[in-house]
Amino acid sequence: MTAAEPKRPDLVTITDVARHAGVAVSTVSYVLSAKRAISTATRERVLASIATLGFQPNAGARALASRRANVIALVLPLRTGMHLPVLMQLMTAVVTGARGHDHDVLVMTADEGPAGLRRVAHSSLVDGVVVMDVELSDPRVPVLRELGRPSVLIGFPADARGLTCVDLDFHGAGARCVEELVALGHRRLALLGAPAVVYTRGTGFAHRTRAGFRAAVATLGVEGMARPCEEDRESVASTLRELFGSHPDTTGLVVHNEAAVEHVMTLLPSMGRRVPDDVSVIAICPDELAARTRPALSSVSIPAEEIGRQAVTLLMAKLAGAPASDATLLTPVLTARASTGPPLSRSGREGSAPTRGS
Amino acid sequence: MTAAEPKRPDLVTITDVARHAGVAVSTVSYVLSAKRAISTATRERVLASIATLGFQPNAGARALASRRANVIALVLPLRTGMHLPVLMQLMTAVVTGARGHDHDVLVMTADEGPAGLRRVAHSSLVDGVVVMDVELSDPRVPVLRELGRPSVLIGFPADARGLTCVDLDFHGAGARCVEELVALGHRRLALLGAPAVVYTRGTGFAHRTRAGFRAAVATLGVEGMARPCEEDRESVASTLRELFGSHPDTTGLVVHNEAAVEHVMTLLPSMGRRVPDDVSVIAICPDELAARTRPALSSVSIPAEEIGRQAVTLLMAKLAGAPASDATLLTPVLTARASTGPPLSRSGREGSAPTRGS
DNA sequence: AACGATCGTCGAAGCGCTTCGACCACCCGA
DNA sequence: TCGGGTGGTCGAAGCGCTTCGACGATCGTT
Repeated sequence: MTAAEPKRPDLVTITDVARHAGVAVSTVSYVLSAKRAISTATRERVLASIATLGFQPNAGARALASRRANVIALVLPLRTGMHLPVLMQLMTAVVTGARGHDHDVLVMTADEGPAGLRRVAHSSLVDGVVVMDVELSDPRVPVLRELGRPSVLIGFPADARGLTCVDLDFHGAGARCVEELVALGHRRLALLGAPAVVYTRGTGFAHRTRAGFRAAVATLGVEGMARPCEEDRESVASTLRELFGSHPDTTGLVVHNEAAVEHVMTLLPSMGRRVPDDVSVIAICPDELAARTRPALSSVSIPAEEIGRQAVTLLMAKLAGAPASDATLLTPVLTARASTGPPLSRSGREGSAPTRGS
Repeated sequence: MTAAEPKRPDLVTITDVARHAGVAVSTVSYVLSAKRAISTATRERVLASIATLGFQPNAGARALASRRANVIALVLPLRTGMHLPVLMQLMTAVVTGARGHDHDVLVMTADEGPAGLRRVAHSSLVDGVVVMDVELSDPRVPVLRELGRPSVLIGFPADARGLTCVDLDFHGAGARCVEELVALGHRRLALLGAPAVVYTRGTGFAHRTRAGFRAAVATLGVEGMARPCEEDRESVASTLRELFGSHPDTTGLVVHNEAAVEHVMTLLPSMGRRVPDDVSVIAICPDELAARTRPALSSVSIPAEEIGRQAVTLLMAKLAGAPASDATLLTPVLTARASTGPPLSRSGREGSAPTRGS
């Protein structure tokens, strides 16, 4: 026991490993990074020492020397207009994805805002940023432009020039639902959307779905109305009453409101509209949700996991110096389940000739 | 333009600041850390230079030199038996709390498990750890013991010796609900709990609530049964049917299942049991949820924010070298709203004399 | 047989910050 | 008036890692 004991009992450094393996510190480093050729014999020996000593490279030192923290920031949504399960899946996918690329994830609440982004970026705490649930006019967007660090947005701001964005093609999703219903023979459709505040706040996905819905309705020459809808059962009920009250001959319903989905499915029968006999319903929501209603819902799934994974992949590419690809829109996939079918030719519960309201 | 331009255009270092302010690097450091006295004049000058140059200390260098990363890890739950809104509030509170102590938060998915904890701890990526939703026999707990870094658990493992844990006193909460109902005059109670899997998995809060419920029922000499309950409307309905089928004279219901809360409130009337006239209901759930049902629910709130804040406070204390306080149980607070009242002396829908079953 | 190319390894110079010891003024009390 | 504080500042030594240049040794070529 003369000298060479580690100062901190359980903090093994690369120097300890080098000494133990009888090589230079740099050699250990190269074994770890594989940036230079190392003979198999030496590599084995070093690896063995690392294992027996339980060496973990010090993150701070590594970041300092390599100018890479191997950490990315994940910025949480400003408010929770987003369906929480989707948010969690997204987050999990981002974290898992990042780990797959040997990165960790630092979370920031949106209320830290632009200043927070600057802080973590300029302090080199993180190498890049993923921003969730971007809104049409998002205060964080300009900051990202001037940040000097790669970033990926989940969602689309109004002006996405020069930014890398990923999202489900909600416009396409809205349209896809309409096409499906029209193909089945429905001629009067309705979109039951997100709570009103989500539209006024300018959350992209709500707007884009509605736009896609309307565009497809116009293109295909059918009737369609869109209504926002709050999330509690009572509001869903009254929205449905209003919908079918003003247009009793509505036979196709698109639901883009996760919280309302189950209510819609349980309320419709109690209003005398069977699914799918009297009204076909398609939801835009996660598959799990769609699969567990009764009857199971035909739906365009929200591939949260896929989006999160993509976001990370894109960010990693940018970190590696790849040119920034701009917009990644995931193709909506519609899964037909038991809630859709051709309209039984009658409207409401009596009469048999199609009646068009107003 | 001779030499002294920063190598990386927008990366300002402490050396730049020192030069700009005409002081030594160490002086700048001491201005920032206040660990030595600095004259007001100098401080002002340095601060001004920092502001004009937009200096942000490099996180890696700081961590390396000070042996403090100023980052804590937040470990997400193993599975999602936890109500997501609560989880999000918790997370937000932890992040906000940490920021308040000048720390950032690194998230880890639970599936990284013990190995992940070792990794971030030994690499000095984080200074301490907060683990969410700890289960009775949690594989992460032994690791925390040997980790050599401060940690705080949200929830209680079976053996909490030597660990710092925070949680709502769920045992007390279960008991509190019983006491309230009994004080109102109810004599046959029921607990509608979490999904069965949550109990079998050994999630502490579910068990503790049930234990508290049973203990209070026994102590107060009333009748009470506890039933697990799945989260979809259909299951809630059948659980309720079973409950009232076997014991029609049940007049007090405790609901400890966030997802079931709204269903219970809409299903009971449709089963011919008005709230609170025929049955009093108390939920153990977040206040927002309780407040927006109709009638508004009397409830023991789940103070997610408070728990998160406490967890951070405790962790910071440990980081500062304070002795580890062990168990922090938050006192359950019951808010009486419109869903509780004295039992109207009749059972079921006919008869008027109090009838006591079995 | 002599000569560039590798290949494999080492030593040393930082990365940007914190912190310790030193040092110089002062100021106060004796 | 002198000595001991003490307040304010500086210089330099790391923290643990990456990376660059150097340097033998080993090869395949002519």
